[in-house]
Amino acid sequence: MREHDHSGLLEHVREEMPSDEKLQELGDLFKVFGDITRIRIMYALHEDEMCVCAIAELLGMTQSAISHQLKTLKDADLVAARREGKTVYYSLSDDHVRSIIAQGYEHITE
Amino acid sequence: MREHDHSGLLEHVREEMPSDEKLQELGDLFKVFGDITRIRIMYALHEDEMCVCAIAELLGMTQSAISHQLKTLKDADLVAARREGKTVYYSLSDDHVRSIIAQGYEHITE
DNA sequence: CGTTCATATGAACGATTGCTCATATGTTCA
DNA sequence: TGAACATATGAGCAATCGTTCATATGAACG
Repeated sequence: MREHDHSGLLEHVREEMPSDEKLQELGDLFKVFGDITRIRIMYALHEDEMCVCAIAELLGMTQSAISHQLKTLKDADLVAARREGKTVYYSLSDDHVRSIIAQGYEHITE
Repeated sequence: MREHDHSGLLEHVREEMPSDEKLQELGDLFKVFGDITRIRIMYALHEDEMCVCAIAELLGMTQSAISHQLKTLKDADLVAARREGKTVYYSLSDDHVRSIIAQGYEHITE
């Protein structure tokens, strides 16, 4: 399968393309959104902060599973943690989370 | 680890939460964005349609690899295909793609 | 201190993912 | 029809992912 010619187009597109590093970061970010448990957690935190065991109870899942996922979300700067005694409260870290989910929701409900 | 009480909060959050089906769809959608090759393809199609072999050449990847990923993108309604003779041209199917990527990009470059 | 509650984390295991390779389908043209 | 080109697709395999289980850390309180 020898390719036909598109030399002109390619050079132009190449200029518009962000760096590999940025693209990788972008992919890694969306990967975090690509799991139903993490989506559920983000929806749970949509209105207010919550502690780990409340989220676990809400979703009917293990504390451990939730904690692992919260770590993933935190590493991606999607949630922030605040400690109060024994309890750790998590909240959405900024409005990008809400925007991204909202855009996705629009797409699937069109 | 017996949990402490949060009966009030949980009921409220449960009402705001979309159905499992919607959440799964949402997760599946973002999963598609969660791969650098597919991100690259969407960026390539950002301005104009392209045929499969042009994308393959642009990204320095196999025609087969690109074709598989285009199928994934098409199944998620993120790209549309148009045939012209032997060639198949792909393009972004709507502006949600651009919006979602733009929001993600904002998040990582804050 | 030691106990209890809340959370975090490492190892392990099944499930999913993205690529490659081989091959099939579809289109044009001689 | 048959050859050449463009694309699609199925099987297989290494790598990654999400959970579980066991255990560790950390804070409050007697």
